[in-house]
Amino acid sequence: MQSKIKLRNAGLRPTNQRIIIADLLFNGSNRHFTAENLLDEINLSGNKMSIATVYNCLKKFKNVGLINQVESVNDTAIFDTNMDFHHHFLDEETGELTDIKNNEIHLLKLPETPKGYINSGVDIIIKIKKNN
Amino acid sequence: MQSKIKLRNAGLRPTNQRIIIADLLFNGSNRHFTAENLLDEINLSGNKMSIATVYNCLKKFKNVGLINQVESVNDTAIFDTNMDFHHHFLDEETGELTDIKNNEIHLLKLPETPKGYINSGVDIIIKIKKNN
DNA sequence: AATTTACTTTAAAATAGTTCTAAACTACTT
DNA sequence: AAGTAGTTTAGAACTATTTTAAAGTAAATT
Repeated sequence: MQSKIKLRNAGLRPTNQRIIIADLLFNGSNRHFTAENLLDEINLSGNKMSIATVYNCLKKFKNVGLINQVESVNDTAIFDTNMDFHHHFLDEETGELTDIKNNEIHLLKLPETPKGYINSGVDIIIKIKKNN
Repeated sequence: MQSKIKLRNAGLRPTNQRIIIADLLFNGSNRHFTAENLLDEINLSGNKMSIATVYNCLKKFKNVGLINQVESVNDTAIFDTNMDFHHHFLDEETGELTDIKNNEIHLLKLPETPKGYINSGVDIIIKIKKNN
């Protein structure tokens, strides 16, 4: 029941549905997932929920900074519970994402942020392909 | 009529539709665009084409390396005629992309590509937001 | 040049992912 | 306990993209 507190701290009303999702997502290990993936897990866990609720919830979680949405050419939104500064390998064929640990990559020089704007994040995606 | 040669060199049959699109895209200045953007331009130029043809054509152009598709959380595919190694600012609110010149950014250390894979490209996206 | 073959284009239908709607429900406030 | 504001829901709607299958066109073969 730590999820309830987590949600409240984030400024979200801790509804049953949000608690179910938070319990699944914030259980210690990070992951990438789509809305459909998550709904499957919710169902497997013995709970039920409308897909619209899953989308609503993920949007809220994203807005308050509990999860990230990953940049990707994929036609399906991919979310990430890993909020540490980190980057991804993207398998171009399958769409699968893998974390790159932050110490494996080193960005030396960043361009100046355009006038009137603030930098709100950096995503590095290394596209990969099976080599045969 | 350089487009015809360009298409042939790329291994694509130079159909009327592909020539119209190539004439618009490869006129010297680089740009970001969506399939709908491009169709509008085609129409403005006095030509007509099915949106399916635009999509087919962009997919082919992408496969043969004439254009790139940019990674983006946007629900609309964004293409880029700039094939030089370069990166992007992404305005999170409008979805607008701006090029970062390659000498403005410096990636010092790259992670090892996973076993059995080859690296097929690196995309760096710096997300920005209007600061007020 | 005519015929054949393979590839391409097209409009329309289909699909996939996501958002919207509006009624029912629930958490929080008074 | 009652009120209110935010949330959930099923289903409809929407948007971007892909598929379908028939008609058209470029290239290869005769």
